[in-house]
Amino acid sequence: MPDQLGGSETVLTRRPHGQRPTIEDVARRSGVSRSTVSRVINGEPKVRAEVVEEVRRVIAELGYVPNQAARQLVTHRTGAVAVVADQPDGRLFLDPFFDCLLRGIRRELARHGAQAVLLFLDEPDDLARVADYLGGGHVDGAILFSLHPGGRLHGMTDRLDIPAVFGGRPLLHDGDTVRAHPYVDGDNRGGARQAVQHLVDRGRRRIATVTGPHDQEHSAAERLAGYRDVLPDAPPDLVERADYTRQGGARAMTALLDRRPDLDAVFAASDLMAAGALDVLREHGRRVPDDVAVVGFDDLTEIAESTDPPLTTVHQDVAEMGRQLARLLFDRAKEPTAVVVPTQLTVRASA
Amino acid sequence: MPDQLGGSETVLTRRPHGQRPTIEDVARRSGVSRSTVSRVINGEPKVRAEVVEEVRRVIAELGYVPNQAARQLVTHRTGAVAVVADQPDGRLFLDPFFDCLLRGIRRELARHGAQAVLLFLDEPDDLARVADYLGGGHVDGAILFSLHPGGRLHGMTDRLDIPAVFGGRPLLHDGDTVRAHPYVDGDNRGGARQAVQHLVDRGRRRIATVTGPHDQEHSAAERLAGYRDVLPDAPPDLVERADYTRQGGARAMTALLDRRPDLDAVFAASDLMAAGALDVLREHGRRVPDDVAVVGFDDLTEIAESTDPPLTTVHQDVAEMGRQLARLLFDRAKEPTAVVVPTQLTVRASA
DNA sequence: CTGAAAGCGCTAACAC
DNA sequence: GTGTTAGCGCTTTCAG
Repeated sequence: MPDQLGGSETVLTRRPHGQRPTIEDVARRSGVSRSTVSRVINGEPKVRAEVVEEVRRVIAELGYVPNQAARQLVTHRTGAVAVVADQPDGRLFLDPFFDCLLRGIRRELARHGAQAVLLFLDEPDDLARVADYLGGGHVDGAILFSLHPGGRLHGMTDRLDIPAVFGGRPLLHDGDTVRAHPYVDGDNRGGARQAVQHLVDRGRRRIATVTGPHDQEHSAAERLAGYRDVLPDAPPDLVERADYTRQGGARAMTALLDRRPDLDAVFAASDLMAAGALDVLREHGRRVPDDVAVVGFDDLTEIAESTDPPLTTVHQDVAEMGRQLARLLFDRAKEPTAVVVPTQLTVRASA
Repeated sequence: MPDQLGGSETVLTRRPHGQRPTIEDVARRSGVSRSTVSRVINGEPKVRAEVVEEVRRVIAELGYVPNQAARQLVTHRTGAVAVVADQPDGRLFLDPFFDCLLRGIRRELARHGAQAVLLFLDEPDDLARVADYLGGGHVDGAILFSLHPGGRLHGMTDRLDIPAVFGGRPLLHDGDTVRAHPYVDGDNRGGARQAVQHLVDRGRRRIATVTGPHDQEHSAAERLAGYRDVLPDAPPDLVERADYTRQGGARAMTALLDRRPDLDAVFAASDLMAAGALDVLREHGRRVPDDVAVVGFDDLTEIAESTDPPLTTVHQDVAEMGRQLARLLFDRAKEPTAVVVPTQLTVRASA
């Protein structure tokens, strides 16, 4: 694969060739061999204490830092793991969900002594560059998030032959590889069941649902399935599809109220949509939860706690999902390669 | 620097040693020397067209991907640039500002054929790991953002001896190195002047300001200075300090109204604070802009356009700042090493 | 235009 | 415990 420079010929090089001290310099200066220095660096036990001390001193004195490239070349390890986010529209950064997830990932990776490096897929040509980066051996593995179904990522890692795990169950498309991708996901269906059952338990009878894009996203389809598990006979006019956004939730709620002014509850498949629904209900003078009870999904505290009234919603342990992702990457050996993280209902005032 | 593994001994290795094809394999298979293959890979001109073709074919056939570690070892280049975000509290991901900035950075880096990799400083021990990562030669340079004054980043890069530029003017603290750090920043002072002048031009006389943490953040101090440039005689009770957040803005507005119920305008040093101020003004029954005009700073469209009324605010070309950061990294040779990106006022309904 | 040879800086057997 | 010796896979003079 050719990798010529882009628009500019400017190139960024570090210290002009050979200025940095090498392991050899450290060895000479401390009167030992390279191997011994290497052992000290890598914390191997069988080195005399005084020697260790002296070598450490020299290292500090010289400001020696091991050259990772040289090390990688022989160990085949980098100590870095890529987290790839496919987010052409920049939605991701607005998502506290991702923030939390990432923190979970970083924590777990840190336990393995690995550094998380985040890459973005934004413009079309980013894909090639990221593929080169991943395939080129800059990282030991990758954790991939594809916000889009049939995302560009799923096929890529197979070809690159790099350890990879997916956040959210990858939706396999027609022509896609059949190879199973290891993934971690929340219990979307179970969570939706909990939410809807809660509404039923509260005595609600005409329970509507605002769904995510269930024809495209696995999570959305599962959440709808959970709703149907509890309410197999729900009439179709109580179901309105939206897109996981606040505005979409508002639109859907408007449509539902229009169609079924008698509804007494709504399960929104995301907190953002639930917030949009609350906005509309308020505008229409419906009291929540007295007239209409509302349950969301995700438990994004920043949203769920600041709505009026605060939102009852399905809690996902997002940080735990992040941790599991990192763990799965290191445990690929053992099957099964899918982890479903349980959900639980956080009851606030809206239902 | 010793780098033993963390809690677990699990290690992530790529293909078991030597399974991937090397440049040697490609050379043999296409009946040329390693050098020629290398030339083809690097797009050097002086190779016979047929040879190029054949080598490319073999590369594809074998699924050969150059080993970056080996390449780095000799070229001293990685093709990657780190973007380091110091964000102990997770605020960053909620910040559309950063999203935009990052996009600008990525674009410009892409022009130079470089991949942006994002690193986070979250927990205390992240600092050491990130330092190792940067110093270890995984990247050719670093773009650093420190949300906190006297941040942990400023000293680090000097010691690491790696090309680095800062987003936002680094605030040098007492014991810190005196070495000037190249940086890119918006024209905070000029922008504030524009904002306040606009209020003056609109005939406002008692113009209050909600400032950022000006004892800690350079930008906040500059925005306050801009306010004072225009209103050197403003009484101190028209100035209220907050923390750049919406809640802080609301609190500050409450205090100001309490102290100076006669105020007829307010310049908030961030859109978030302006939004908070608008909330409070509405609660207090003040009409905006009729009774009180409000100007913000940042022009985060998601916020500025969705407030009621939409916010007049100082626009920063954030993507441009990102681009300049990347550019500065490649241009470090030429002084000066500070870039100030101009601002302009976006007039909406609030003032 | 192409090949041969010499490393880049490090780790990992294997001897001592 | 410590040193010696091979490479890891690539680029890059330097010849031809």
